[in-house]
Amino acid sequence: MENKITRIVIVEDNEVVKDGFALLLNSIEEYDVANSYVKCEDAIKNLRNDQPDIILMDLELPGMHGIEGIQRIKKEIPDLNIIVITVHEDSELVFQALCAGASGYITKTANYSSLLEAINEVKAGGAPMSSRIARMVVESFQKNQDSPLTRRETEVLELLSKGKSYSIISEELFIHKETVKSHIKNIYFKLQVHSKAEAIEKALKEKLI
Amino acid sequence: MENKITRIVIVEDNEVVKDGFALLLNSIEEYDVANSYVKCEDAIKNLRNDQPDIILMDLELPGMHGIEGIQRIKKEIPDLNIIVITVHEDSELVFQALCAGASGYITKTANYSSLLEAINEVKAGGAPMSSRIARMVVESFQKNQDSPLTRRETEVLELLSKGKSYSIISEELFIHKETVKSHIKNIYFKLQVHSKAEAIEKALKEKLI
DNA sequence: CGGAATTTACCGCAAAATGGTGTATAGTTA
DNA sequence: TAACTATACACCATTTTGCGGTAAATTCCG
Repeated sequence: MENKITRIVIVEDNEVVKDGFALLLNSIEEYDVANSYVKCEDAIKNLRNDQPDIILMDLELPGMHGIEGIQRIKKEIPDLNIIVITVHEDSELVFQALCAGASGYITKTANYSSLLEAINEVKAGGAPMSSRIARMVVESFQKNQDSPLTRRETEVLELLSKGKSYSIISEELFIHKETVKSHIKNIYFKLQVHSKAEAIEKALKEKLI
Repeated sequence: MENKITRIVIVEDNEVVKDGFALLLNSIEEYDVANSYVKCEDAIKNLRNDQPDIILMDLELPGMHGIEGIQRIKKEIPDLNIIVITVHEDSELVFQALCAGASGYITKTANYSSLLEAINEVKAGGAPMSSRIARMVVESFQKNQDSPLTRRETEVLELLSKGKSYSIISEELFIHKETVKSHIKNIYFKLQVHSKAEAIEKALKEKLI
């Protein structure tokens, strides 16, 4: 399986970068740049023909945005690995790309060797990310350490955010429904809100749940 | 700032591994293993004294579990970076560790050089992860590509999962409240559920939202 | 040990939300 | 063209929600 050549497609609107990548990758025996495009519409059109194993793509492209492109490509060939290579380190964009199906996200500050590393990592079943991206991703998991809510209140709010009613919550926590109401009353007071939706919104924003 | 020595604390119940790490790190000029422990209770007790910049820790420890340990340590010193080094690749555990505040998660199959790399990466503001862990983390973001729900239905369900009422959803989507009800009716039918909570639960489990 | 915080529990009430029935039309896409 | 999608409306019984108040038991921390 080591002698199989990895077919790569590049989607990048900066011609210099695009051709640079292609030249670099083609200079390595085990890689073959099947094709390279400036617009992802074109890349999508030729997917079946190019049969890439990996796609390297920028996000800010003329025409269809890279995020949308990732979605369409993954819909067509779910197992295809897409590595985003872009200058943007905006968290919204990163998460959108990952949600859309990107397998990795590295920033263009990366040098050539880390680009090659990324490709190898994806081939090995990993998910290459530049350090700062990885940190952003990890931090997205971490809850606010000093929440104003108690353990029980957090628990109640979590269930509330899953759409559970007071009755269901009381059943799941083995407490009286009225107790749930008390907790929610206190949650609302602490968060200074007056409804479920406001509470959940605030809790999500402040990473309390 | 390069001449500052990085103080490291190790928490690892396998004495051989613990002392091996300590020996290795101490042999490098810029690192100083302030202390090493078998139980995280002891590590926590001496936090203020040891003043570590980075903690390397195993998760399966005698006494307090590593996850709990991470929580307590982060509560006391939020800026302290904790790198988990363990054999377990169980996704539940990984996410728990990251949620609890770990900055990185590498598996013990890692060789010494990748351990050093991890420490440097954390120092540089990154989040070291072994490839497979990174892949797990990335995949946790990705939605089910072939959802039975339409774009609009997904949108409605997403708002519903944020605790919004039909009225609020209708306002936010600039559609009639009754239209929202129709969408929800269809969502319930497609997911074979009969309530908000069930729909959200199923949608979360199947990564439809 | 003692006070503070947390968790538990109860009542009543009016407004709002929900879920189950229907029906129906314009637009889009396969 | 046919199927799907998004839109919109009506009726109705039941449940949920948010607000007001009160208070005991438990746990935690200094």
